[in-house]
Amino acid sequence: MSSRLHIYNTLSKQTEEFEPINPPFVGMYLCGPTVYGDPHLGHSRGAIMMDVLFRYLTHLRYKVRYVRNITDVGHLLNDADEGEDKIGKIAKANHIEPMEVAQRYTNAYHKVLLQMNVLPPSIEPRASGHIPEQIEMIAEIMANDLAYESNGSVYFDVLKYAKSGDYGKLSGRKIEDLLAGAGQERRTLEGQEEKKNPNDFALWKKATSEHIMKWKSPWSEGFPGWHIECSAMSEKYLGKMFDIHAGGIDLLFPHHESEIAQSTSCGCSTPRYWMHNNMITINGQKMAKSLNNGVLIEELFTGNHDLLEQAYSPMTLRFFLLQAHYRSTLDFSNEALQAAEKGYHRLMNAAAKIANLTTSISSDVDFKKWREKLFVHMNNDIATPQVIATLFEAAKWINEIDAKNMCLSAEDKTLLQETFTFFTFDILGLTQEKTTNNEVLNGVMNMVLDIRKTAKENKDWTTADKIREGLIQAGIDIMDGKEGSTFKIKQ
RNA sequence: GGUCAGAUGGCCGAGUGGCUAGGCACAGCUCUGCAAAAGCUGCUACACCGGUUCGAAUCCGGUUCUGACCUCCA
Repeated sequence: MSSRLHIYNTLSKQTEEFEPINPPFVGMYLCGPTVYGDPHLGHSRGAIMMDVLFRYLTHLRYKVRYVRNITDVGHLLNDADEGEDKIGKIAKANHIEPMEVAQRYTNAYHKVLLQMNVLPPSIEPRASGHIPEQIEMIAEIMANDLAYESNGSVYFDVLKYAKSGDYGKLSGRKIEDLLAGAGQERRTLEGQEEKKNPNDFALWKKATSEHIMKWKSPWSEGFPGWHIECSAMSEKYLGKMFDIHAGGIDLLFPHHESEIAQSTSCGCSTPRYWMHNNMITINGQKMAKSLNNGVLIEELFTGNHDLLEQAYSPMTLRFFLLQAHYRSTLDFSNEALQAAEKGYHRLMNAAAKIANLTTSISSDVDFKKWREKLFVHMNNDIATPQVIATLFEAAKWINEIDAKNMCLSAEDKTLLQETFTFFTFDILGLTQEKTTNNEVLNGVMNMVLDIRKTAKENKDWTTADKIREGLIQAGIDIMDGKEGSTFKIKQ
């Protein structure tokens, strides 16, 4: 299975070979965030998973169009707060425009993704900018008699669709089970009387008087339902049939199931491959805004959170996420993050050493085989943990070669350098975090280290240690080596 | 209640029936004025009970526990 890319398809529940519909073009869509709050750790996972895939597909010479949306039309808070949306609520509370709320959190999202070296998508459409497209799609679904209007709102007729279509094919849900479950545990929801069936979902909601985010439509002044934006925007930019649709596993139902229902009800095909990233857990429980156990990405970077023992850098987070496979849950803890931080530095140290390695006539290691292994792991459903493990194998060799315990041929050195760089930086998207590049600081440090050098030469350990201690307090580590001392700003 | 995933060494996490992933921690060593950093070496685990097999962490059945979805969520 190794020579070509395989990905796990939630639709078939199998790992399948990836074959684009129209090679060399590949269309992929990721359900982005609803921008009503600062991005938390969970948001980083899907973005990074797709970023690695985006990078890899691009390097495989595909012409990739990557669409990642921003949902800035607030979803309903819950059905009890009928007619009010999250973004609108925040806007009202702060006496600002809803778009100010959306913009603020969109900026925050972009900022942290940039820090984590996530490439921008090809297109980043906003739901609020595609209201006409959504209205058009709703009208088409109604024309196909799979949606109905009720009191100014439009609902998708799930029962009717289920008869002819294949509702539940993604999430494995059966309509009978849903109906059975509806009677027991389901909360009594307001507005249910407008629906023919409790499983029907809104395509368009009529706004109440206090609702501030609303648009005109043939049915009422209101706002689009939660699922329709993705159907409308993916069709607009990727066409009626595209390759990859991704998102968090918690969106599998009802969001993605509903998307399929809507799209196939107006002439679109179900996307070929569905990829779902698993959740980040905290003490074994899913991290979610609604559960109030979330850690913001910004908080992780600053260390400003009760659960955090220290700050963790953006690259530490990226590395931490890539060390687990995207389909596994990943448990958050200080211990795990500290392990990731050290592991990341070990990898970076090895990367920095390659260029200065001395070469011999032959090599002690089969680097071609090693290189093949990396591709095998990437092709195996983006197995980033194994890619990292394989890079660590090379890290050990690099250290051994550096210590003159192993040999490396000139030819293999080139191969090693290119391959290591390619996977570490180009594919996994890690970067060497700059510790210092400040001329003023360098000047000061050179002087301080020179004073300490003199002290050391005079065996004035008190002064030497005092300087070292003082610098540690200031956040700078001193490393004494054979060729003098160097310094490093602590992350 | 229904549906679906998991349970791996001190911790995090791979694992595609035979060839002990990897990282961190820990211990020893190298280096060092002492440290730190870095490097090397060591550390053979797979929830439980049955079964299939020459051989099972991996396949099958059962048990226990945990989680996700069924409601906004990445």
